[in-house]
Amino acid sequence: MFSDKDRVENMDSRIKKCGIPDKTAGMHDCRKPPMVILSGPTAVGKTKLSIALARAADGEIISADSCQVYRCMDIGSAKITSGEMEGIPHHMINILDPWEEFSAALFKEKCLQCLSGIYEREHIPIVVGGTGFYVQALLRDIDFGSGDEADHSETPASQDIPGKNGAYRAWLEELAKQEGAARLHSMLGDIDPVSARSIHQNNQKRVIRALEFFHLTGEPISRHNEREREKEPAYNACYFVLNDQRERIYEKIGMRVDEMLRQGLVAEVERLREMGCHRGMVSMQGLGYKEILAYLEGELSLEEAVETIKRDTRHFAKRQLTWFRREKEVIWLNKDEFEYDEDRILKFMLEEMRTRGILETS
RNA sequence: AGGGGAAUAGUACAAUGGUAGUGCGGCGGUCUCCAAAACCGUUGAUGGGAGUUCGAUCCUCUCUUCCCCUG
Repeated sequence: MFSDKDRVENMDSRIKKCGIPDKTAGMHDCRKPPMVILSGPTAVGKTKLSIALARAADGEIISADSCQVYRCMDIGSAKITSGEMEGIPHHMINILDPWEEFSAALFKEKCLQCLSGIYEREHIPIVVGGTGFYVQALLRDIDFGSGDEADHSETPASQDIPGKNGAYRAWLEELAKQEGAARLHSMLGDIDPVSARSIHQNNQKRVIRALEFFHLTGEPISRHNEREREKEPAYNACYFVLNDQRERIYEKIGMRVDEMLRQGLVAEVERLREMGCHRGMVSMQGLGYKEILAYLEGELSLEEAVETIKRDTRHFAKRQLTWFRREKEVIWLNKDEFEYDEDRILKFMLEEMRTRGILETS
């Protein structure tokens, strides 16, 4: 597999090109591998900008998107087409079948493999996508506490996600169903009172993960998280967040969903259903998919499904923005401040990258 | 024009002669292995005027607006 040590060694050639002394320290450390991140709420226009950026900076794109990793989910995930890629290499797109499970931990693992290749080619990795958690997992090199040294690289079944104990999880889920959320929450209180205080008892997913973590490692997840939270970014990164006025984003979401329908979202989901996809799958929890599945099963009218997609996508965009506000090192790109001029945005981004020694000053 | 009905938060609907509720939306937040997921918090209304009453969103009158029926 791929250790951190390997990655750092692969960096050497790249690092030599970073001539700028480290004045600012910490975040802009040129000894760290370079990385550009372009994120932002859904439908702001990340994809389009990313191509121009990759061109200008001689980069390769890594998609940080929890739906675009899946094959056969093109329209609903607003996946870039091969034509739109304009020859720029894209990673982390179409790497899984829809019935496979995916997670932030897996994302990070797979990204590390992509990164080594990109650095070998002396290209700049440009992480593009709206899944803030994935970006964070990569940027901070979060350890998800797999705990075991077993060689899982050969395991064919993706169910065997390291650090995830399926049987124990299932048992907890069953227990919650039988005895209620409060029961699990009080179990958590016994082993990890700190987590119990910060996780609401209704948030069963997280209560279960905290219990599972303790079960697997013998350590309270709160202590683990505290340690992880202190980590500095593992890369010399420019973390851009493209943003626009809220009403504009909402308006674009509505138009984009209508466009997806015109392009055949219903047919796409029908095809997935014929392949055996159902709502229990991680992939089918994606916006646009779960609602159209509900329509196909007669639970919603098409009109209701469409309105629900639009509404939930607006909610999603709002949550994304909440996430980015919390990330300290974000460089905001408010489109209105650039008068909606993409060239100006691009110029600004390149300048920021030079300041941090990610691009050579020219 | 005549007759009838209705006006409560952005919206849909409750309720009571004495602190006006709920869903949806809007806004804010949490997040370290399902994150396009899951969860939490918060905002905001009785159409205008007059009367009865200790007190009116509720009862009465009037104005305004909307809906239905007749012509």
